Amino acid sequence: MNQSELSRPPRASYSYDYPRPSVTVDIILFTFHEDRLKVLLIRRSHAPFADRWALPGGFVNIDEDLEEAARRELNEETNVSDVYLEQLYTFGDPDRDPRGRVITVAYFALLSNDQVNQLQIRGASDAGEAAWWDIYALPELAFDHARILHYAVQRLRWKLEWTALGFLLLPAEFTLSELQRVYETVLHEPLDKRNFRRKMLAADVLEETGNLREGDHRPAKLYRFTAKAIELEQARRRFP
Amino acid sequence: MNQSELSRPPRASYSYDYPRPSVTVDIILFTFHEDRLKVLLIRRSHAPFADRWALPGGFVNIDEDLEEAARRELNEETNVSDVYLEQLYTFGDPDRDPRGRVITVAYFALLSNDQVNQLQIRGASDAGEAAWWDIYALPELAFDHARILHYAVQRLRWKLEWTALGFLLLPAEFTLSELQRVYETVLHEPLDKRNFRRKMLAADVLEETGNLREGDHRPAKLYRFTAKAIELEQARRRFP
DNA sequence: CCAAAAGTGTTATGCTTACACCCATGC
DNA sequence: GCATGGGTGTAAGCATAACACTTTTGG
Repeated sequence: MNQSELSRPPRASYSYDYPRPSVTVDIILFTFHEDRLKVLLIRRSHAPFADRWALPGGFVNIDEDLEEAARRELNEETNVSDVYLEQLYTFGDPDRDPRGRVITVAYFALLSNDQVNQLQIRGASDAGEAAWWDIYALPELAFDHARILHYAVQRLRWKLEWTALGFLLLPAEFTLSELQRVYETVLHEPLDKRNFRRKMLAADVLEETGNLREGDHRPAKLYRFTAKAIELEQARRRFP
Repeated sequence: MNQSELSRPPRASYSYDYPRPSVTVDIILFTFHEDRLKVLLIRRSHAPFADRWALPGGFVNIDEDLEEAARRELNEETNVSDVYLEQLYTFGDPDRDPRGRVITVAYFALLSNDQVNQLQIRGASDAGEAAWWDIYALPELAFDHARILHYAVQRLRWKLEWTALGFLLLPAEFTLSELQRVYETVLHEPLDKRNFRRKMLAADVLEETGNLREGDHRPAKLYRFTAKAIELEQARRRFP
Protein backbone atom coordinates (compact mmCIF):
# COMPACT_ATOMS: atom_id res chain seq x y z
CA MET A 1 0.00 0.00 0.00
CA ASN A 2 1.08 3.42 -0.21
CA GLN A 3 1.97 3.28 3.32
CA SER A 4 3.55 6.60 2.64
CA GLU A 5 -0.03 7.83 3.03
CA LEU A 6 0.21 6.91 6.63
CA SER A 7 3.14 9.15 7.19
CA ARG A 8 2.06 12.15 5.24
CA PRO A 9 1.76 15.31 7.26
CA PRO A 10 -1.77 16.11 8.38
CA ARG A 11 -3.72 17.93 5.71
CA ALA A 12 -7.45 18.39 5.61
CA SER A 13 -7.82 15.14 7.48
CA TYR A 14 -5.14 13.15 9.20
CA SER A 15 -4.61 9.73 7.72
CA TYR A 16 -5.76 7.88 10.77
CA ASP A 17 -9.02 9.73 10.68
CA TYR A 18 -10.16 7.76 7.68
CA PRO A 19 -13.22 5.82 8.69
CA ARG A 20 -12.15 2.22 8.94
CA PRO A 21 -13.97 -0.84 7.75
CA SER A 22 -14.56 -3.84 9.97
CA VAL A 23 -12.54 -6.88 9.00
CA THR A 24 -13.78 -10.40 9.49
CA VAL A 25 -12.74 -13.86 8.47
CA ASP A 26 -15.17 -16.40 7.06
CA ILE A 27 -14.39 -20.06 6.87
CA ILE A 28 -15.61 -22.51 4.32
CA LEU A 29 -15.14 -25.82 6.06
CA PHE A 30 -15.55 -28.79 3.78
CA THR A 31 -15.76 -32.41 4.61
CA PHE A 32 -16.86 -35.60 2.95
CA HIS A 33 -19.47 -37.64 4.71
CA GLU A 34 -21.77 -40.39 3.54
CA ASP A 35 -20.69 -39.90 -0.04
CA ARG A 36 -21.53 -36.23 0.03
CA LEU A 37 -19.38 -33.15 -0.07
CA LYS A 38 -20.51 -31.02 2.84
CA VAL A 39 -19.96 -27.57 4.15
CA LEU A 40 -20.51 -26.27 7.66
CA LEU A 41 -23.11 -23.52 8.00
CA ILE A 42 -24.47 -21.65 10.98
CA ARG A 43 -28.01 -20.51 11.33
CA ARG A 44 -28.29 -16.85 12.14
CA SER A 45 -30.45 -15.93 15.05
CA HIS A 46 -30.57 -12.16 14.51
CA ALA A 47 -31.27 -9.63 11.80
CA PRO A 48 -30.21 -9.06 9.16
CA PHE A 49 -30.83 -12.39 7.53
CA ALA A 50 -32.27 -13.88 10.69
CA ASP A 51 -32.85 -17.62 10.26
CA ARG A 52 -30.76 -17.69 7.12
CA TRP A 53 -27.70 -19.91 7.00
CA ALA A 54 -24.26 -18.34 6.91
CA LEU A 55 -20.61 -19.29 6.89
CA PRO A 56 -18.90 -19.47 10.25
CA GLY A 57 -16.53 -16.62 11.02
CA GLY A 58 -16.07 -13.46 12.99
CA PHE A 59 -13.99 -10.42 13.70
CA VAL A 60 -10.26 -10.31 13.40
CA ASN A 61 -8.74 -9.18 16.67
CA ILE A 62 -6.53 -6.17 16.47
CA ASP A 63 -3.34 -8.04 17.31
CA GLU A 64 -4.07 -11.28 15.60
CA ASP A 65 -2.90 -12.64 12.26
CA LEU A 66 -5.60 -13.39 9.71
CA GLU A 67 -5.00 -17.11 9.60
CA GLU A 68 -4.86 -17.17 13.39
CA ALA A 69 -8.26 -15.46 13.48
CA ALA A 70 -9.67 -18.08 11.13
CA ARG A 71 -8.33 -20.90 13.29
CA ARG A 72 -9.65 -19.29 16.44
CA GLU A 73 -13.13 -18.80 15.00
CA LEU A 74 -13.21 -22.31 13.70
CA ASN A 75 -12.08 -23.64 17.02
CA GLU A 76 -14.65 -21.59 18.89
CA GLU A 77 -17.47 -22.86 16.79
CA THR A 78 -16.49 -26.42 16.10
CA ASN A 79 -13.81 -27.42 18.55
CA VAL A 80 -11.58 -28.56 15.70
CA SER A 81 -8.03 -27.34 15.74
CA ASP A 82 -6.10 -29.43 13.33
CA VAL A 83 -7.37 -28.51 9.89
CA TYR A 84 -5.88 -27.63 6.57
CA LEU A 85 -6.49 -23.92 6.06
CA GLU A 86 -5.68 -21.70 3.14
CA GLN A 87 -6.63 -18.18 2.24
CA LEU A 88 -9.21 -18.09 -0.49
CA TYR A 89 -10.04 -14.52 -1.41
CA THR A 90 -10.99 -11.22 0.14
CA PHE A 91 -14.47 -9.92 -0.48
CA GLY A 92 -14.98 -6.23 0.00
CA ASP A 93 -18.00 -5.03 -1.90
CA PRO A 94 -19.17 -1.98 0.10
CA ASP A 95 -22.74 -3.26 0.06
CA ARG A 96 -22.09 -6.80 1.09
CA ASP A 97 -23.27 -6.19 4.63
CA PRO A 98 -26.32 -3.96 5.06
CA ARG A 99 -25.08 -2.68 8.40
CA GLY A 100 -21.86 -1.14 7.25
CA ARG A 101 -18.54 -1.70 5.60
CA VAL A 102 -17.30 -5.15 6.35
CA ILE A 103 -14.40 -6.63 4.46
CA THR A 104 -14.04 -10.34 4.85
CA VAL A 105 -11.06 -12.55 4.23
CA ALA A 106 -12.38 -15.95 3.29
CA TYR A 107 -10.51 -19.11 4.27
CA PHE A 108 -10.96 -22.47 2.82
CA ALA A 109 -10.63 -25.47 5.15
CA LEU A 110 -10.65 -29.23 4.79
CA LEU A 111 -11.66 -31.54 7.56
CA SER A 112 -11.11 -35.24 7.44
CA ASN A 113 -14.03 -37.52 7.71
CA ASP A 114 -12.94 -39.04 11.01
CA GLN A 115 -12.51 -35.65 12.65
CA VAL A 116 -16.13 -34.91 11.86
CA ASN A 117 -17.47 -37.45 14.28
CA GLN A 118 -15.39 -36.29 17.23
CA LEU A 119 -16.38 -32.79 16.41
CA GLN A 120 -18.51 -31.04 18.92
CA ILE A 121 -20.29 -28.14 17.40
CA ARG A 122 -20.68 -25.39 19.91
CA GLY A 123 -22.38 -22.11 19.75
CA ALA A 124 -25.90 -23.38 20.06
CA SER A 125 -26.35 -20.40 22.39
CA ASP A 126 -26.47 -17.24 20.36
CA ALA A 127 -24.60 -18.27 17.26
CA GLY A 128 -27.56 -20.46 16.51
CA GLU A 129 -27.47 -24.03 15.33
CA ALA A 130 -24.75 -25.36 13.10
CA ALA A 131 -25.13 -28.04 10.47
CA TRP A 132 -23.43 -29.76 7.60
CA TRP A 133 -25.04 -29.09 4.26
CA ASP A 134 -24.64 -30.99 1.06
CA ILE A 135 -22.88 -28.74 -1.40
CA TYR A 136 -25.33 -29.68 -4.12
CA ALA A 137 -28.43 -28.96 -2.03
CA LEU A 138 -27.82 -25.72 -0.24
CA PRO A 139 -30.31 -23.45 1.49
CA GLU A 140 -30.40 -19.76 0.69
CA LEU A 141 -27.47 -18.09 2.33
CA ALA A 142 -27.03 -14.78 4.15
CA PHE A 143 -25.00 -11.88 2.75
CA ASP A 144 -22.84 -12.73 -0.25
CA HIS A 145 -22.05 -16.12 1.19
CA ALA A 146 -23.46 -17.99 -1.79
CA ARG A 147 -20.89 -16.29 -3.97
CA ILE A 148 -18.08 -16.99 -1.52
CA LEU A 149 -19.06 -20.61 -1.28
CA HIS A 150 -19.25 -20.95 -5.02
CA TYR A 151 -15.77 -19.56 -5.29
CA ALA A 152 -14.57 -22.02 -2.64
CA VAL A 153 -16.03 -24.98 -4.50
CA GLN A 154 -14.20 -23.93 -7.64
CA ARG A 155 -10.97 -23.71 -5.71
CA LEU A 156 -11.54 -27.11 -4.18
CA ARG A 157 -12.08 -28.60 -7.61
CA TRP A 158 -8.96 -27.05 -8.89
CA LYS A 159 -7.02 -28.32 -5.90
CA LEU A 160 -8.19 -31.83 -6.48
CA GLU A 161 -7.33 -31.76 -10.14
CA TRP A 162 -3.81 -30.55 -9.59
CA THR A 163 -2.78 -31.62 -6.13
CA ALA A 164 -3.22 -34.61 -3.86
CA LEU A 165 -5.32 -32.76 -1.34
CA GLY A 166 -8.21 -35.18 -1.68
CA PHE A 167 -7.01 -37.26 1.19
CA LEU A 168 -7.56 -34.39 3.62
CA LEU A 169 -11.25 -35.06 3.34
CA LEU A 170 -10.94 -38.74 4.20
CA PRO A 171 -9.96 -40.71 7.29
CA ALA A 172 -6.34 -41.75 7.73
CA GLU A 173 -6.98 -45.08 6.02
CA PHE A 174 -9.21 -45.39 3.02
CA THR A 175 -9.84 -47.54 0.00
CA LEU A 176 -9.19 -46.46 -3.55
CA SER A 177 -12.89 -46.59 -4.25
CA GLU A 178 -13.54 -44.21 -1.40
CA LEU A 179 -10.89 -41.86 -2.72
CA GLN A 180 -12.40 -42.06 -6.16
CA ARG A 181 -15.79 -41.20 -4.76
CA VAL A 182 -14.34 -38.07 -3.19
CA TYR A 183 -12.93 -37.02 -6.52
CA GLU A 184 -16.11 -37.78 -8.37
CA THR A 185 -18.24 -35.91 -5.90
CA VAL A 186 -16.08 -32.85 -5.81
CA LEU A 187 -15.43 -32.68 -9.53
CA HIS A 188 -19.03 -33.63 -10.15
CA GLU A 189 -18.23 -36.04 -12.93
CA PRO A 190 -17.68 -39.78 -13.19
CA LEU A 191 -14.11 -41.04 -13.49
CA ASP A 192 -12.76 -44.21 -15.05
CA LYS A 193 -11.84 -46.69 -12.34
CA ARG A 194 -8.77 -48.15 -13.98
CA ASN A 195 -7.35 -44.82 -15.03
CA PHE A 196 -8.01 -43.33 -11.64
CA ARG A 197 -6.23 -46.12 -9.83
CA ARG A 198 -3.30 -46.16 -12.17
CA LYS A 199 -2.82 -42.43 -11.94
CA MET A 200 -3.09 -42.38 -8.18
CA LEU A 201 -0.70 -45.25 -7.72
CA ALA A 202 1.73 -43.88 -10.29
CA ALA A 203 1.83 -40.58 -8.45
CA ASP A 204 3.64 -42.47 -5.74
CA VAL A 205 1.87 -40.81 -2.86
CA LEU A 206 -0.09 -43.77 -1.53
CA GLU A 207 1.02 -46.80 0.41
CA GLU A 208 -0.89 -49.85 1.52
CA THR A 209 -1.46 -50.04 5.22
CA GLY A 210 -1.74 -53.82 5.08
CA ASN A 211 -5.25 -53.66 6.47
CA LEU A 212 -8.45 -54.46 4.68
CA ARG A 213 -11.82 -52.83 4.77
CA GLU A 214 -14.20 -55.70 5.47
CA GLY A 215 -17.69 -55.06 4.35
CA ASP A 216 -20.58 -56.52 2.50
CA HIS A 217 -18.52 -57.86 -0.32
CA ARG A 218 -15.00 -58.40 -1.42
CA PRO A 219 -12.68 -56.71 1.08
CA ALA A 220 -10.69 -53.75 -0.19
CA LYS A 221 -7.11 -52.82 0.51
CA LEU A 222 -6.64 -49.80 2.72
CA TYR A 223 -4.18 -47.08 1.83
CA ARG A 224 -2.72 -44.07 3.49
CA PHE A 225 -0.96 -41.08 2.03
CA THR A 226 2.80 -41.05 2.44
CA ALA A 227 4.52 -38.27 4.33
CA LYS A 228 6.23 -37.35 1.08
CA ALA A 229 2.85 -36.72 -0.52
CA ILE A 230 1.91 -34.28 2.14
CA GLU A 231 5.04 -32.24 1.53
CA LEU A 232 4.68 -32.47 -2.19
CA GLU A 233 1.20 -31.16 -2.06
CA GLN A 234 2.41 -28.00 -0.44
CA ALA A 235 4.53 -27.27 -3.46
CA ARG A 236 1.87 -26.51 -5.98
CA ARG A 237 2.74 -28.89 -8.69
CA ARG A 238 0.79 -30.88 -11.23
CA PHE A 239 -0.40 -34.00 -9.75
CA PRO A 240 -3.34 -36.30 -10.30
CA MET B 1 -17.87 -14.28 8.49
CA ASN B 2 -19.83 -14.89 11.42
CA GLN B 3 -21.72 -11.84 10.71
CA SER B 4 -23.97 -13.13 13.41
CA GLU B 5 -21.35 -11.58 15.66
CA LEU B 6 -22.39 -8.26 14.36
CA SER B 7 -25.90 -8.74 15.51
CA ARG B 8 -25.31 -10.32 18.85
CA PRO B 9 -26.75 -8.40 21.74
CA PRO B 10 -24.24 -6.20 23.51
CA ARG B 11 -22.27 -8.12 26.10
CA ALA B 12 -19.05 -6.99 27.73
CA SER B 13 -18.32 -4.98 24.63
CA TYR B 14 -20.55 -4.18 21.74
CA SER B 15 -19.38 -5.62 18.47
CA TYR B 16 -18.78 -2.33 16.80
CA ASP B 17 -16.50 -1.29 19.62
CA TYR B 18 -13.86 -3.66 18.41
CA PRO B 19 -10.83 -1.65 17.45
CA ARG B 20 -10.64 -1.74 13.69
CA PRO B 21 -7.60 -2.23 11.54
CA SER B 22 -6.77 0.06 8.66
CA VAL B 23 -7.21 -1.51 5.26
CA THR B 24 -5.06 -0.63 2.31
CA VAL B 25 -4.46 -1.93 -1.17
CA ASP B 26 -1.00 -2.39 -2.62
CA ILE B 27 -0.38 -2.82 -6.30
CA ILE B 28 2.35 -4.79 -7.92
CA LEU B 29 2.48 -3.29 -11.39
CA PHE B 30 4.60 -5.28 -13.79
CA THR B 31 5.75 -4.41 -17.22
CA PHE B 32 8.34 -5.57 -19.68
CA HIS B 33 10.78 -3.01 -20.97
CA GLU B 34 14.13 -3.32 -22.70
CA ASP B 35 14.16 -7.06 -22.16
CA ARG B 36 13.64 -6.71 -18.46
CA LEU B 37 10.71 -7.55 -16.25
CA LYS B 38 10.05 -4.46 -14.21
CA VAL B 39 7.96 -3.43 -11.26
CA LEU B 40 6.88 0.05 -10.26
CA LEU B 41 8.14 1.23 -6.88
CA ILE B 42 7.75 4.48 -5.03
CA ARG B 43 10.38 6.02 -2.84
CA ARG B 44 9.10 6.85 0.60
CA SER B 45 9.75 10.31 1.85
CA HIS B 46 8.76 9.83 5.48
CA ALA B 47 9.39 7.50 8.37
CA PRO B 48 9.10 4.66 8.88
CA PHE B 49 11.30 3.34 6.13
CA ALA B 50 12.07 6.82 4.83
CA ASP B 51 13.99 6.65 1.54
CA ARG B 52 13.17 2.99 1.16
CA TRP B 53 11.26 1.85 -1.88
CA ALA B 54 7.71 0.57 -1.51
CA LEU B 55 4.83 -0.70 -3.57
CA PRO B 56 2.29 1.90 -4.67
CA GLY B 57 -1.00 1.77 -2.84
CA GLY B 58 -3.14 3.45 -0.23
CA PHE B 59 -6.24 3.41 1.88
CA VAL B 60 -9.47 1.84 0.80
CA ASN B 61 -12.24 4.39 1.01
CA ILE B 62 -15.16 3.45 3.16
CA ASP B 63 -17.60 3.16 0.29
CA GLU B 64 -15.31 1.80 -2.35
CA ASP B 65 -14.80 -1.71 -3.62
CA LEU B 66 -11.33 -3.19 -3.17
CA GLU B 67 -10.56 -3.46 -6.85
CA GLU B 68 -11.88 0.03 -7.37
CA ALA B 69 -9.50 1.27 -4.69
CA ALA B 70 -6.61 -0.45 -6.42
CA ARG B 71 -7.53 1.14 -9.75
CA ARG B 72 -7.91 4.55 -8.18
CA GLU B 73 -4.56 4.38 -6.44
CA LEU B 74 -2.87 3.20 -9.57
CA ASN B 75 -4.47 5.94 -11.55
CA GLU B 76 -3.51 8.56 -9.01
CA GLU B 77 0.10 7.56 -9.06
CA THR B 78 0.66 6.60 -12.64
CA ASN B 79 -2.14 7.98 -14.72
CA VAL B 80 -2.81 4.55 -16.18
CA SER B 81 -6.36 3.38 -16.18
CA ASP B 82 -6.62 0.43 -18.49
CA VAL B 83 -4.68 -2.34 -16.84
CA TYR B 84 -5.23 -5.97 -16.13
CA LEU B 85 -5.79 -6.27 -12.38
CA GLU B 86 -6.31 -9.29 -10.23
CA GLN B 87 -6.40 -9.82 -6.51
CA LEU B 88 -3.27 -11.51 -5.28
CA TYR B 89 -3.45 -12.12 -1.56
CA THR B 90 -4.25 -10.37 1.69
CA PHE B 91 -1.41 -9.76 4.08
CA GLY B 92 -2.38 -9.18 7.67
CA ASP B 93 0.50 -9.91 10.00
CA PRO B 94 -0.15 -7.64 13.00
CA ASP B 95 3.45 -6.45 12.96
CA ARG B 96 3.79 -5.70 9.30
CA ASP B 97 3.46 -1.96 9.86
CA PRO B 98 5.24 -0.55 12.89
CA ARG B 99 2.63 2.17 13.31
CA GLY B 100 -0.37 -0.02 13.86
CA ARG B 101 -2.57 -2.69 12.45
CA VAL B 102 -2.73 -2.39 8.71
CA ILE B 103 -4.19 -5.16 6.61
CA THR B 104 -3.36 -4.89 2.95
CA VAL B 105 -5.04 -6.48 0.00
CA ALA B 106 -2.42 -6.92 -2.69
CA TYR B 107 -3.32 -6.61 -6.36
CA PHE B 108 -1.29 -7.79 -9.23
CA ALA B 109 -1.32 -5.70 -12.41
CA LEU B 110 0.09 -6.02 -15.91
CA LEU B 111 0.88 -3.05 -18.06
CA SER B 112 1.70 -3.34 -21.71
CA ASN B 113 4.97 -2.09 -22.96
CA ASP B 114 3.45 0.65 -25.10
CA GLN B 115 1.39 2.03 -22.25
CA VAL B 116 4.60 2.53 -20.29
CA ASN B 117 5.86 5.28 -22.51
CA GLN B 118 2.69 7.33 -22.42
CA LEU B 119 2.64 6.88 -18.71
CA GLN B 120 3.14 9.95 -16.65
CA ILE B 121 4.22 9.11 -13.19
CA ARG B 122 2.82 11.58 -10.73
CA GLY B 123 3.23 11.95 -7.05
CA ALA B 124 6.67 13.51 -7.13
CA SER B 125 5.32 15.82 -4.45
CA ASP B 126 5.01 13.95 -1.19
CA ALA B 127 4.68 10.40 -2.41
CA GLY B 128 8.29 10.68 -3.48
CA GLU B 129 9.77 9.61 -6.75
CA ALA B 130 8.55 6.58 -8.64
CA ALA B 131 10.64 4.27 -10.75
CA TRP B 132 10.65 1.00 -12.60
CA TRP B 133 12.93 -1.60 -11.07
CA ASP B 134 14.27 -4.72 -12.65
CA ILE B 135 12.73 -7.65 -10.82
CA TYR B 136 16.09 -9.36 -10.60
CA ALA B 137 17.91 -6.34 -9.16
CA LEU B 138 15.69 -4.88 -6.51
CA PRO B 139 16.54 -2.44 -3.77
CA GLU B 140 15.64 -3.18 -0.18
CA LEU B 141 11.94 -2.64 0.27
CA ALA B 142 9.86 -1.10 3.02
CA PHE B 143 7.52 -3.10 5.26
CA ASP B 144 6.87 -6.66 4.11
CA HIS B 145 6.86 -5.56 0.50
CA ALA B 146 9.69 -7.88 -0.48
CA ARG B 147 7.55 -10.80 0.54
CA ILE B 148 4.52 -9.45 -1.29
CA LEU B 149 6.53 -8.88 -4.41
CA HIS B 150 8.03 -12.33 -4.25
CA TYR B 151 4.57 -13.78 -4.04
CA ALA B 152 3.49 -11.69 -7.02
CA VAL B 153 6.38 -12.92 -9.13
CA GLN B 154 5.42 -16.50 -8.37
CA ARG B 155 1.88 -15.78 -9.43
CA LEU B 156 3.04 -14.14 -12.61
CA ARG B 157 5.16 -17.18 -13.46
CA TRP B 158 2.30 -19.45 -12.85
CA LYS B 159 0.03 -17.30 -15.00
CA LEU B 160 2.43 -17.41 -17.88
CA GLU B 161 2.84 -21.14 -17.66
CA TRP B 162 -0.85 -21.85 -17.72
CA THR B 163 -2.52 -18.97 -19.47
CA ALA B 164 -1.82 -16.69 -22.38
CA LEU B 165 -1.42 -13.59 -20.25
CA GLY B 166 2.06 -12.90 -21.56
CA PHE B 167 0.76 -10.59 -24.23
CA LEU B 168 -0.51 -8.13 -21.64
CA LEU B 169 3.08 -7.14 -21.06
CA LEU B 170 3.76 -6.41 -24.71
CA PRO B 171 2.57 -3.85 -27.24
CA ALA B 172 -0.41 -4.68 -29.43
CA GLU B 173 1.84 -6.07 -32.15
CA PHE B 174 4.89 -8.11 -31.37
CA THR B 175 7.16 -10.71 -32.87
CA LEU B 176 7.38 -14.26 -31.66
CA SER B 177 10.91 -13.63 -30.49
CA GLU B 178 9.74 -10.74 -28.39
CA LEU B 179 7.04 -12.90 -26.89
CA GLN B 180 9.56 -15.60 -26.19
CA ARG B 181 11.81 -13.13 -24.44
CA VAL B 182 8.93 -12.19 -22.15
CA TYR B 183 8.41 -15.81 -21.23
CA GLU B 184 12.09 -16.45 -20.71
CA THR B 185 12.53 -13.40 -18.56
CA VAL B 186 9.53 -14.07 -16.38
CA LEU B 187 10.12 -17.79 -16.02
CA HIS B 188 13.82 -17.14 -15.69
CA GLU B 189 14.84 -20.00 -17.89
CA PRO B 190 15.71 -20.43 -21.55
CA LEU B 191 13.10 -21.92 -23.85
CA ASP B 192 13.51 -23.82 -27.07
CA LYS B 193 12.66 -21.58 -30.00
CA ARG B 194 10.98 -24.17 -32.19
CA ASN B 195 8.95 -25.66 -29.39
CA PHE B 196 7.92 -22.26 -28.14
CA ARG B 197 6.70 -21.18 -31.56
CA ARG B 198 4.90 -24.38 -32.25
CA LYS B 199 3.13 -24.36 -28.92
CA MET B 200 2.12 -20.72 -29.23
CA LEU B 201 0.83 -21.11 -32.75
CA ALA B 202 -0.92 -24.38 -31.94
CA ALA B 203 -2.74 -22.70 -29.08
CA ASP B 204 -4.57 -20.79 -31.74
CA VAL B 205 -4.50 -17.48 -29.95
CA LEU B 206 -2.21 -15.55 -32.27
CA GLU B 207 -2.79 -14.11 -35.69
CA GLU B 208 -0.44 -12.40 -38.09
CA THR B 209 -1.10 -8.72 -38.51
CA GLY B 210 0.49 -8.74 -41.96
CA ASN B 211 3.07 -6.23 -40.85
CA LEU B 212 6.74 -6.77 -40.38
CA ARG B 213 9.15 -5.52 -37.79
CA GLU B 214 11.98 -4.04 -39.82
CA GLY B 215 15.22 -3.90 -38.00
CA ASP B 216 18.87 -4.65 -38.17
CA HIS B 217 18.39 -7.97 -39.81
CA ARG B 218 15.81 -10.17 -41.35
CA PRO B 219 12.38 -8.62 -40.75
CA ALA B 220 10.08 -10.53 -38.41
CA LYS B 221 6.37 -11.16 -38.76
CA LEU B 222 4.22 -9.27 -36.34
CA TYR B 223 1.42 -10.97 -34.44
CA ARG B 224 -1.44 -9.93 -32.29
CA PHE B 225 -3.54 -11.91 -29.87
CA THR B 226 -6.96 -12.84 -31.12
CA ALA B 227 -10.07 -11.68 -29.33
CA LYS B 228 -10.78 -15.30 -28.59
CA ALA B 229 -7.49 -15.61 -26.75
CA ILE B 230 -8.39 -12.81 -24.46
CA GLU B 231 -11.59 -14.52 -23.44
CA LEU B 232 -9.94 -17.90 -23.18
CA GLU B 233 -7.36 -16.60 -20.85
CA GLN B 234 -10.05 -15.88 -18.35
CA ALA B 235 -10.96 -19.53 -18.23
CA ARG B 236 -8.02 -20.93 -16.35
CA ARG B 237 -7.00 -23.70 -18.58
CA ARG B 238 -3.74 -25.27 -19.57
CA PHE B 239 -2.23 -23.34 -22.24
CA PRO B 240 1.28 -22.54 -23.38
C1' DC C 1 -25.15 -69.38 -6.69
C1' DC C 2 -26.04 -64.67 -6.92
C1' DA C 3 -25.30 -59.82 -5.98
C1' DA C 4 -22.01 -56.34 -5.28
C1' DA C 5 -17.92 -54.14 -5.16
C1' DA C 6 -12.70 -54.96 -5.92
C1' DG C 7 -9.36 -55.41 -8.94
C1' DT C 8 -6.71 -55.62 -13.37
C1' DG C 9 -3.98 -54.34 -19.15
C1' DT C 10 -3.76 -52.92 -23.67
C1' DT C 11 -4.07 -49.89 -27.38
C1' DA C 12 -4.37 -45.39 -29.81
C1' DT C 13 -3.67 -40.72 -29.60
C1' DG C 14 -1.68 -36.45 -28.63
C1' DC C 15 1.60 -33.66 -26.16
C1' DT C 16 6.32 -32.73 -24.79
C1' DT C 17 11.08 -32.60 -25.55
C1' DA C 18 15.43 -32.63 -27.73
C1' DC C 19 17.92 -31.30 -31.42
C1' DA C 20 20.63 -28.33 -36.16
C1' DC C 21 20.40 -26.00 -40.20
C1' DC C 22 18.92 -22.60 -43.88
C1' DC C 23 16.94 -17.83 -44.80
C1' DA C 24 16.55 -12.83 -45.34
C1' DT C 25 18.30 -8.65 -44.36
C1' DG C 26 21.70 -4.56 -43.26
C1' DC C 27 26.10 -3.15 -43.39
C1' DG D 1 30.20 -11.79 -47.88
C1' DC D 2 29.41 -11.89 -43.21
C1' DA D 3 27.02 -11.15 -39.01
C1' DT D 4 22.60 -11.29 -36.94
C1' DG D 5 18.44 -12.76 -35.69
C1' DG D 6 14.18 -15.13 -38.22
C1' DG D 7 12.34 -19.18 -39.38
C1' DT D 8 11.55 -24.35 -39.93
C1' DG D 9 10.65 -30.50 -39.03
C1' DT D 10 11.24 -34.92 -37.09
C1' DA D 11 11.62 -38.71 -33.98
C1' DA D 12 11.27 -40.71 -29.18
C1' DG D 13 9.16 -40.89 -24.93
C1' DC D 14 5.42 -40.09 -21.94
C1' DA D 15 0.86 -39.19 -20.28
C1' DT D 16 -4.02 -39.62 -21.24
C1' DA D 17 -8.31 -41.74 -22.49
C1' DA D 18 -11.19 -45.33 -23.91
C1' DC D 19 -12.67 -49.73 -23.04
C1' DA D 20 -14.72 -55.13 -20.35
C1' DC D 21 -13.97 -58.87 -17.81
C1' DT D 22 -12.46 -61.72 -13.65
C1' DT D 23 -12.08 -62.10 -8.53
C1' DT D 24 -13.58 -62.25 -3.88
C1' DT D 25 -16.62 -62.00 -0.45
C1' DG D 26 -21.39 -62.22 2.25
C1' DG D 27 -25.77 -63.75 2.34
